[in-house]
Amino acid sequence: MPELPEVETTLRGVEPHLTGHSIRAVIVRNASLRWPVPVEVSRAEGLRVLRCWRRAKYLLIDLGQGGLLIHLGMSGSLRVCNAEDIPRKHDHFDIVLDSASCIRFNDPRRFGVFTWWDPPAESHKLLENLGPEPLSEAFSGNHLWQKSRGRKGAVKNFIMDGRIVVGVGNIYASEALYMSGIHPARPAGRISAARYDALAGAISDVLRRAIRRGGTTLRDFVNSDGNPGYFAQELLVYERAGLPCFQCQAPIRRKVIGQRSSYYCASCQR
DNA sequence: CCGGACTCCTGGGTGC
DNA sequence: TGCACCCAGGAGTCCG
Repeated sequence: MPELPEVETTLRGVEPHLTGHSIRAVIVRNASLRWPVPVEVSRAEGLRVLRCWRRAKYLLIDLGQGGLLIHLGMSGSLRVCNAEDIPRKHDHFDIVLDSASCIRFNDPRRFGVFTWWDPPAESHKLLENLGPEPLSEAFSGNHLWQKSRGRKGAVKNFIMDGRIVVGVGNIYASEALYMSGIHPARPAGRISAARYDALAGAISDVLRRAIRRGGTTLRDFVNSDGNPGYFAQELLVYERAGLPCFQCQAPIRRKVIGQRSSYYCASCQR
């Protein structure tokens, strides 16, 4: 569910409640997430949060001697609540702070991740092979062009590969390809450097705009206050199959590429 | 190395 | 109201 803008929105919501506070307790109600939640997460108890940040779609909490790692999976969300609030269905774990506020993780599909990392964080198995952040200097059209030479797979799968660039999920991949006029099924190795410049620009542009709107809520994404994001209103192709293209009026098409629904305009995207 | 299929899980929507 | 079926925003792993 959550892509980079939704994870960033979540980070901005929970960060002020965490940084500078000590963790009073970690309560795991259901350890059966994507991987079993390890007992090491209780090492967080009694430690002070030095900082929180995001790498790809992972949220990281620095406790000085390592820390906690959270991934929202497809249906996860974090909410700020009071420690004594009654847990709802699918509320799998709590991080209770000395302020008595509580960061509570809800995840119906249980594809989320909650684990401990030992320093340095970037050497963690889940983080070590990740590509550049799409909103950083390290990301560019040239980077995409270099990495794509010789690749025959669809460009949509290519930009969704976290080893190439992180944080681009199914929604924003479709949006960025539409914005740059590139057909999602085009082989990645058969796109010019100039077109990759346009694509890289579209990726960072759509992600920045989505962050400004608090992310995209299609079905159930909520931020740490329990509110939805508002970028869905600005989507140009995603879930618009059969509706007219905003540029040429041709019907937007839906096609499965790499087992995922892709939306595009067959006349604007080549 | 690359690309594609499969996998984990629950719930919402649809059509009969 | 019930039920079968399809679909879903992620991403690691396995296999050819």
